[in-house]
Amino acid sequence: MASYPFAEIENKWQKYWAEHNVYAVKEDISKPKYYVLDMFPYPSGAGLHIGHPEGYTATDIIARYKTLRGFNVLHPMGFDAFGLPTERYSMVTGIHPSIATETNIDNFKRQLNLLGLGYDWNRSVNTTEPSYYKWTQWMFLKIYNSWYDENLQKSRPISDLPIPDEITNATEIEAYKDACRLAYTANIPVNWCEELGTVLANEEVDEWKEKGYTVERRPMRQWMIRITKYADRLLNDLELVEWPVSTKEMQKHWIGKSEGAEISFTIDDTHSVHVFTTRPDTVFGATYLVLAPEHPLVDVITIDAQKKAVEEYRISASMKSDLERTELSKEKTGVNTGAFAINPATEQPIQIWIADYVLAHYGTGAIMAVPGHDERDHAFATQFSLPIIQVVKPLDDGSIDVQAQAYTEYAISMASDNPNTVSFSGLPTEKAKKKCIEWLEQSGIGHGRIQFRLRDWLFSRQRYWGEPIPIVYYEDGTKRTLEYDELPLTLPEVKEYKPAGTGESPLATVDAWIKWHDPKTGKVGRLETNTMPQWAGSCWYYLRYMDPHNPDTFCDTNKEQYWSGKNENSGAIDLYVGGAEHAVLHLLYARFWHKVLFDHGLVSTKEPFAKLFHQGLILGEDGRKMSKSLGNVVNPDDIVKQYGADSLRLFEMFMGPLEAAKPWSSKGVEGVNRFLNRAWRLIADEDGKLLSSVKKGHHDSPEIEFVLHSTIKKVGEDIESLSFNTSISQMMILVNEFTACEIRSHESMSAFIRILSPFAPHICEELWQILGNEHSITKADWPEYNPDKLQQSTVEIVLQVNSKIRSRAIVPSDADEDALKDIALNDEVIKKHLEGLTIRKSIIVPGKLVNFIAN
RNA sequence: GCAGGAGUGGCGAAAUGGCAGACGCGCUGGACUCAAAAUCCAGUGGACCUUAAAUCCGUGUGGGUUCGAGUCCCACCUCCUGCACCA
Repeated sequence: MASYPFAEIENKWQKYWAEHNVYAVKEDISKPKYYVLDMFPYPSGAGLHIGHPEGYTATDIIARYKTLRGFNVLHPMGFDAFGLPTERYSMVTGIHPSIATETNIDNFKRQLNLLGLGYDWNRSVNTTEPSYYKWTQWMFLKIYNSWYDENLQKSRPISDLPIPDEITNATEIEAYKDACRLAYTANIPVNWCEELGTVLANEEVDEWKEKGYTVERRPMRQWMIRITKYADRLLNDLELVEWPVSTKEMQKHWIGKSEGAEISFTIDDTHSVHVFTTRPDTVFGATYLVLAPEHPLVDVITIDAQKKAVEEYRISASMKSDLERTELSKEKTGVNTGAFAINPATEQPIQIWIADYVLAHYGTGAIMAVPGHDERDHAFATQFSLPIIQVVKPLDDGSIDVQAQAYTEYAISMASDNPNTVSFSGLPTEKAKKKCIEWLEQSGIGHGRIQFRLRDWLFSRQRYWGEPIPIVYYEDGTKRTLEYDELPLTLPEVKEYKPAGTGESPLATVDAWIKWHDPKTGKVGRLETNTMPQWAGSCWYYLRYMDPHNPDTFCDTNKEQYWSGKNENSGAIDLYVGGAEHAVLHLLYARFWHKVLFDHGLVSTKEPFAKLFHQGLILGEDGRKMSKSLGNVVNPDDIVKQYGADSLRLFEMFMGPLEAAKPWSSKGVEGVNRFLNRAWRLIADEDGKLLSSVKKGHHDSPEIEFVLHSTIKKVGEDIESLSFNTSISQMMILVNEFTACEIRSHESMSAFIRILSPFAPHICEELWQILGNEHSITKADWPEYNPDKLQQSTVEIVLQVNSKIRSRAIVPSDADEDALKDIALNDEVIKKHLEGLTIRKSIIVPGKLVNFIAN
């Protein structure tokens, strides 16, 4: 028996959908909205891999299901097309990145259409289109022209910034504003490779180091975004969204809120070191200080005899990447500066060291070392024979040896008394902390402080293929942002896509860019040569889908409100599906961006993504990650050719839970293909005509009706919970049952095809037509199940003696406890097992079991 | 090390505290066929047993709660994912 003609059918319906614009989306306030979104793909030259259809099919099923249920569904697709791989391709081939991007996008679209995904391509976006990045630039300027009002806890226009009275001259006012802007420039260490004459992205560093190049950390002027101002809101608003616990945890950890104190340690009359600690209660145990090698005080305080050693250490530290710094420092390294500071609690002098286990960018870049109660400090103190003293003892007064091992528990302070300063021996850690902070604040030595692990966002890239930053610098030292009517600032043509060799982007080699004739001022200026990172365009694309062609605004307010659902304390997008690899950065940046827009009244919700789901990885047939070198890569095009898109879609959904990592199975695809063939044969004959055994008005047996209605119920519920694998199992049961029927009712087949259609849209369109329907199945209604049909007259229960199953009985489903007990007591097998025993207790669960406890 | 998640047949997996293994793959047998493929039907956790019935064992390990635990609690082991000197 031949397979159903999937190739012909899929081709036919894909054409039909395109020609009839079946998936066109319009705002329709008469209907409830549902916004389901896939994470923005990067259109790589390699095309779709087998993992793409997984998430895309899942959202497509949801979108089709919600549509049948009467929702107005937005399920768009577009391309995050700026980025390094394309730029590298252009460096090698000389082909303009926009050409390469276009080719790749066309190929992606072709492949996506082959899968039967119901996108309205008219709503597609592409971050590299000037009409799109115009708004990315506009939003960047919104951020640039904002400051964070700590009192109101929100961003406000820079024009509202109160300027302190003492600042009067124009240059100083400008400098003050610049210091408050949410986007600012700073000298930040980047990965600089002298031989390549370029800055490398973190992910490139290892690759080039392997090839023998040296990469060092060198400070360079970079654009930064003050995402740290939003740390608290990014943390707290996680409560508003329904996300996987693991992802929320990862974001919380990334933001990393710690409460503690900043304490000043005096060196001499003019210098002091500020440290951040989460354990101010252990200040009496601080026996030395450690500065990060990059700490600015190092130059000032190092004594002459140590200068050489300190300088050598600093150079070697700068040559290490962050990774090496942590890897190599299983054994702690460091150098004594020879300087001393006074411990403000004990009033005793303590040594000041530098060590690369102290990070320059966290806290104050300096720590008070408490080796008795911190493992890292303990390791360092042991290494360099520094004093270790105990200032915390266990709650139970048990004995511990801090010389051997740091004691890090929260317990009871001890040996923490100085009549001249402060005393808190005997206090539990929390109280000791509080008392210490009170003392620090009263005496002006320090204060309580909340520290975040989150760092400001490094926003500039020294690359060509990214959004230009629309700011111009004049020779007289002034600068201005481009105005609305000057956007977009489009990328100029360049001869070479290679970096300039100075650490600047290729734009620095373009005369028209660095000697830009400003039509507004008549001056000549240098346009910013840095471009934005790839994250920028993906921070707001979901908003553009709501109104993709609007030339006057990034998204019309009414449309934004309709598609966002107007619930301030929720997310705009009902369901967001994508890989867990974006659990931190993309999602954090997009949330931040959204919150800035929210503060400016440009969007109506606090969060972008109400519900988030990560699809699991599809592994090779051998259970390992798919990779070219392992030769276990499965190409979706091949599967579509061999079994059809419907089989591919169905199999990816059937493999297992959507969130789980699952190995591919070529036999498994055959299995679902077989299922589709069986479904086909329930309705159509070899010539694709309606079978005469499918009869209108035929009454299926109650058993068959039970299967049909429980399937309708289960499939609906399972789609809502994204349990596609079990809904497919249930439909397989249905097909198996109907296969055994000689006559099948037309109505049942019609219901079945509609619930299968979100999963396998092509074959269902065809069968829908064979069943005599004129319009596309996408315009049909989801069938309702009839609860009456789910009532069965009898049910099988188990009969137990002492909790062991001894027998079974078919009983009326409405039998009450007494009746069930009677039935059980009269069961021959149960009688035998109860012989000679006394029933102590009977447990009767109607519809399930009867259990006699007897001895 | 820290955080999150997962361990169930030969394999992918399913099970509101109530019949473990639905559904699919694979395998075995049968029907159809000259034959094969495809299709259809039946069987398929393990032990004991010629077979069947019956019985017993069985959800990573060890405890516990419960009439009853894959499911809840405690401890541990293994694997995956992320973070990792963040003071």
